[in-house]
Amino acid sequence: MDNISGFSRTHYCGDVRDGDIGKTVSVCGWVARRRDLGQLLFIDLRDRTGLIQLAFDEGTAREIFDKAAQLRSEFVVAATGTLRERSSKNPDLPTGCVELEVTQLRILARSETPPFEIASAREVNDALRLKYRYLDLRREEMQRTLALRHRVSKLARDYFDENGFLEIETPMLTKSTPEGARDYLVPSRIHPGAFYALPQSPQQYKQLLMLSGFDRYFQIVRCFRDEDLRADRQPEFTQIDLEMSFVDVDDVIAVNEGFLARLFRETLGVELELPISRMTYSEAMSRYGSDKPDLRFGLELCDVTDILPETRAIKSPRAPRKTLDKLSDFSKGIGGRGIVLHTAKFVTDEQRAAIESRLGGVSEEECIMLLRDAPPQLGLVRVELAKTLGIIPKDVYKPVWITEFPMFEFSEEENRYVAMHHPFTAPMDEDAHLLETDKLRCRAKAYDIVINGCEAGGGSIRINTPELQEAMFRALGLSNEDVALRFNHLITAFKYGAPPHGGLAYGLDRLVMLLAGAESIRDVIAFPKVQNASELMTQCPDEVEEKQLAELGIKTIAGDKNDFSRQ
RNA sequence: GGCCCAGUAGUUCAGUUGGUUAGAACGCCAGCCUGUCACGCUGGAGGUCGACGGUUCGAGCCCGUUCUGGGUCGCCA
Repeated sequence: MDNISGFSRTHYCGDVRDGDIGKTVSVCGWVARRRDLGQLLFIDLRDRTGLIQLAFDEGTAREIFDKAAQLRSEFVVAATGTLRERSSKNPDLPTGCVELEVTQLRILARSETPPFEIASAREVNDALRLKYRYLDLRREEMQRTLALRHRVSKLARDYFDENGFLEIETPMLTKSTPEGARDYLVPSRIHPGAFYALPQSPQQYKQLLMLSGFDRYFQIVRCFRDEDLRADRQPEFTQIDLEMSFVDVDDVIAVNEGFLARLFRETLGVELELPISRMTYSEAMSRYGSDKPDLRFGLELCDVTDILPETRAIKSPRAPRKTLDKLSDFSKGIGGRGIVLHTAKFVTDEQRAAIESRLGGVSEEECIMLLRDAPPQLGLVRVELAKTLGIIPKDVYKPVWITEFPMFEFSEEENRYVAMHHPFTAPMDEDAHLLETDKLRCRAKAYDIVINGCEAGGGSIRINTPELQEAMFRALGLSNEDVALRFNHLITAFKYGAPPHGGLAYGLDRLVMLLAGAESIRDVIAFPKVQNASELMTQCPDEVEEKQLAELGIKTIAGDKNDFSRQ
């Protein structure tokens, strides 16, 4: 084994070019591939920029050639030599016209045979990838995705800085709030029996920063929610969080359209059409059966409940019987009621004609599907249909603002109204009087940015008076006691002059997913959790020592490690 | 908590109706090879068919339980 002493890298592997021919070049990296032809040996050396071919031949000193012959996959190597033109070029590589005629070779680290091939394009099982995440991250695709993620962060910092936003950090150890997602809790050593909560979002802190006069704030910030995972949901995730003072809905939207346009231009070279279209929540639900409609394809829902009870119709390209059956099964699998064609037996000729005419006629190449589902099943079936038909265009981005969300929805589980967005969201001016009288008709100054059916971000104009905030808490059924206990700081703060303000938060992970075309949020996070919220590499969460627990005032009941009690 | 999918060599997979010694490709090891670039050729090693139990003369295959991973509903203000 050799050391790095005295070695100085002159180039990254992927950065050498024809113009460097004749120069003395020093590179380092990992052995990606070895091609041993006997008296001739080639090594593809890899770093984060790409590959360069190291050549060992009759001109190579015996000692160096023998050392090169020992190299295996993923050995760490530093090489110095003369860059020369290749006698036969590889048009598939940016460095394919040159190679390094090695005059000095150092083996800096050996490697066992990796558990999966780094260089292969072959799909490897998720669990194995995550157990050896550090190896998985060597793969070109992961390197590219995390580099893209960096560029998205940098673009956000640049854009919001240029537009007068200050990045201000807010605490990670915060107060638990009863509304919203389940909190991750952190026990306090100094206050036995008391807990911090990790932030679900910096919501209250950023509102207080507006009250403090910072006017425009942003932060790229980790957030935590102790809820079950999904393909686009992790227990810890990153928001691009921002807040502005003296604004209404259009002001927040305008600033963010600028950001999105720049983001798509500078990462993908895609020009978003501005202004981004807007759709009310109620329109989205009735036309697409979802509050995050994918506008890359049609297949709009048509209300025919006056012709057939509880029924929506979709005009679709004609699909084989098998496709329809599979889609119907899909509907039932998500709690829906299945799908039939409008030519089904139970539909009368009269109803059939009425449905066809409502949908503007039906040609030989089309069919009309009847769905007796409600949202969200309706929307899910629509998307599944589009996937099955293969009509979702690639490399197309259809953003839309969804606006005028309801302030409230009724929670059967809690038997009360809960805030659809969060309890700091302001009602629309014309609906403010409905706060106490007609909650379900009361709409909010809330907006989501939805891109290709993905909720990329959301925000609202906030309540900024103590009176309205208290009325909102009352409307949610919180007792004066609860409010005093949990939100006293906010109510008090609002008594000292809170400017009108509002903001938005993007899911950074989801933005990167969209831009990278990733199917899983795990593919845009360096060290993600798996579905049961554990991490396969470090095996956390894990048990801790009794001593640590004792210091926190937590002890296990003898004999049962899983049984905890507070002292 | 519910539902669905997957688990066979280091990796990705095939494995017929339950029937002899479980295969392929890549990777790995060894030998040969002076212009390869997914190098080539020859040979070799490598398997608790996720685990446990059951049915059967006989189980990779059928049944049950369970573990792991994925998707999803609930949940995610």
